[in-house]
Amino acid sequence: MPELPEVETIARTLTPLITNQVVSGVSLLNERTLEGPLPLDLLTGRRILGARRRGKLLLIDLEEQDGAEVRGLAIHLRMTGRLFVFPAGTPPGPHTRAILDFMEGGRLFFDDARKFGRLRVLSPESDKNWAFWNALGPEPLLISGKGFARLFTGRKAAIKSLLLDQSVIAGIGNIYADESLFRAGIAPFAPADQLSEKRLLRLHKCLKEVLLASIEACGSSIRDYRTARGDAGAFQNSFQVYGRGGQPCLACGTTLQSRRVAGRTTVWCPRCQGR
DNA sequence: AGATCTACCTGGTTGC
DNA sequence: TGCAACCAGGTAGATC
Repeated sequence: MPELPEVETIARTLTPLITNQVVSGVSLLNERTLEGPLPLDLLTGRRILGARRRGKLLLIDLEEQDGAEVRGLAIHLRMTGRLFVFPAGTPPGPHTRAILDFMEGGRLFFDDARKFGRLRVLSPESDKNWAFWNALGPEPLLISGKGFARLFTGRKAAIKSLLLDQSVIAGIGNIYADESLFRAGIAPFAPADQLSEKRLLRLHKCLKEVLLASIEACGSSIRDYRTARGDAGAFQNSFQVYGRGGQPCLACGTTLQSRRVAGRTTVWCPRCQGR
């Protein structure tokens, strides 16, 4: 499941493969993969500057062009989306949903087995109506500790459901929510407004540490995620709680508990994450 | 405000 | 071995 570290890794590995490429054509193999009001072929003829990340969104920036409103392409990989660059003439695979062809001959493939992923052509005008984009919360690696703590004042919801809420803070999914809460010693169902500033500062520190360590390891590969070079990440080997329900806590040996919090499978240590 | 449920999807795993 | 049931999970939308 591509979350912040996985999308960051894809942006970094994709950028050298697409920078300065000029789009010569587009193919949309699954209609529902494209969202928003603008058609994909508005990208044709445009030069790519690079790829970057905002939250879990991968953004492909285009060189400015006189008279052209379109400034880029946003890609949300959701659960099973993948991006690869293949040589000219490579045929689509069974899960290929869209292709950008380049003048120099390469093809950027968007593959997505589950069809949850979305592409959206960006322009300043149409972006005004993109609710998800406009509501997106701050970046956890850029916000200050105090700013992070303030996000939760007056919020009675479980801390985990707020970490997952992209309008509160951007880029965190089920893996890094559970892993950061474990490292901070905070129970996932703790009401956010009952956590002291000190504990929220610690959560922010642990969250940044786990995100940076995962980026360092090129992300976590559960099954589908790959970098734009096709490599698996390695951070799944460093999970303390995710996917380990019923197994002993690596810190204290207590059996890790598993239950649904905020609609997601949640694993925590009842001893290390006491309150 | 917040919790919970359903829909969207399909490949992989589990259980009988 | 075959097949049905279940599970993974980000987001939108509905309901209480």
